[in-house]
Amino acid sequence: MNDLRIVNHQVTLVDQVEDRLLGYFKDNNLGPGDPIPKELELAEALGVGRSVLREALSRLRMLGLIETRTRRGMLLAEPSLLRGMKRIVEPNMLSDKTLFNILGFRVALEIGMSEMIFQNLNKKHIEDLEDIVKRGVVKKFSEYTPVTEYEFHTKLYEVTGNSTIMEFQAIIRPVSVFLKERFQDYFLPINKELSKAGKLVSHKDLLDFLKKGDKEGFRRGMIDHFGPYYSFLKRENPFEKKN
Amino acid sequence: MNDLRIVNHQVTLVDQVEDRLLGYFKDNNLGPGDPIPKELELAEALGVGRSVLREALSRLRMLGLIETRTRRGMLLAEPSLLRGMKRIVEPNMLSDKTLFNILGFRVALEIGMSEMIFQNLNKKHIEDLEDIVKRGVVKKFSEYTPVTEYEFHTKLYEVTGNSTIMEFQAIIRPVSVFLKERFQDYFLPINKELSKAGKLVSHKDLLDFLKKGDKEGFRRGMIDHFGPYYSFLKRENPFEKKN
DNA sequence: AAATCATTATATGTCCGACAAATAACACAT
DNA sequence: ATGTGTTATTTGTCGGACATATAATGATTT
Repeated sequence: MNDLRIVNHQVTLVDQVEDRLLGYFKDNNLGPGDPIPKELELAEALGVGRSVLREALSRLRMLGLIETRTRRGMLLAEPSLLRGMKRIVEPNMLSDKTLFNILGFRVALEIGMSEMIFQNLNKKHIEDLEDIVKRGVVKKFSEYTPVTEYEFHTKLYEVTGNSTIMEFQAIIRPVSVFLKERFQDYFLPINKELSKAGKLVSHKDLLDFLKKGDKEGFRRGMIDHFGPYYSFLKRENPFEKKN
Repeated sequence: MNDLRIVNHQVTLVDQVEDRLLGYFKDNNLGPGDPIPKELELAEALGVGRSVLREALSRLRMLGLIETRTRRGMLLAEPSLLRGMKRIVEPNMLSDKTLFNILGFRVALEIGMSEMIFQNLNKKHIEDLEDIVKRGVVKKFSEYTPVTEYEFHTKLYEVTGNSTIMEFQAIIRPVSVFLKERFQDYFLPINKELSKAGKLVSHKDLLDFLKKGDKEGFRRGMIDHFGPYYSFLKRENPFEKKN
């Protein structure tokens, strides 16, 4: 705890202290459950005022990395992977590019889950999905209501049994909804056309693939289901000429 | 029944202020570039001391949501989606379950990217990948060195043109490395066996699929390439009996 | 002696006032 | 009009004070 002292005053002290603390935890192999020195001692060791230290601690507390109890001191805890992200996924705050990236992220993730879905799928899941499909509300041109979309896809995520993936999708879902709404001039005609041509992959189609155990069919179905998103992203990002 | 006890009797003021600020930004449709009131005004309006307000602001500053310049006041800025996550992805800090979830997340994402990869792939990408494969260092039993693994897969991510996905993979990569190392007793024999049986999908194999434009082959190849991870995760998570 | 209750000491939560540092805005000189 | 210096304002940092909760200790009761 002696080699923590701050010298450089370029970046704000709080930023540096935050860094130092993380480094301190790492270097000392501290993990969830381990106690850390009290505020006054840390401030002293870092050579900063208590307010600066507290701002840094506050940041780490937000991420769930630190838990504090009055009089009992501070403990490290397992941080929440996505708590930071959760606060800022807000269409108003993010650039179009980021929103498109998030949409692409979601599509890739959901398609990539197929393998896991087939690995974990059981009867209960099928029943639940059947129920969702049965209750599902369809607007014109085979378009689902947001709630129906939400239920079906959330269930698919659930089948993976991966709570991190589930948490992630719950956080970024508003982005898909937002984009679909904002660019409905693009999506509606496409859906209309696909629907007329009978090429639209419905939730029921996907469920049938699952029931038959048709992995490849399911994956192709998912890709088609997301087809409008793919073409949308391609259109919005026409010149990907990095490097 | 002892750990039901409520310890944190009150949500701290800082937590509440953080929430209020986010709500304020949202309700007023504020976005990147918009100025926000100065500290003293905010503290006054919120009815809290400046230090409490500053702790909350510090959290948002960490996420990149707020930029401040002395005397010029504070501006909203586009936050970084993953900056919060970046700080806490540290194997020592995360439970095994979370680490496994992250690995599964990565595998799903990387497989799901296939479609995007084929959409964006150009000659330059192929050349780069060929170069990486050519220079690649292989240890015994066809196992790649971490650097080679890193270069190849990073390049694949790059082809997607999705900077959010790229940033994400860069952050969580240490987890794969860590798990592979920690559970080498599991992975090494499997790789050895696959290698002997000639069933191991190499980077070169994957590249060949890309060159031939064989989308399905590439996807199957990726799944096989990640086969050991799949079986590992299945073993580590044998009873997924939620709901 | 064991259990219960009251007191004390201590760590975090919050407030406040002060000053430093940076710089936008203004005033002034050429 | 341009350049220069001064002033005012805003964030960054410090330190002290008190509130609150509670672990530790000691006192009281049975």
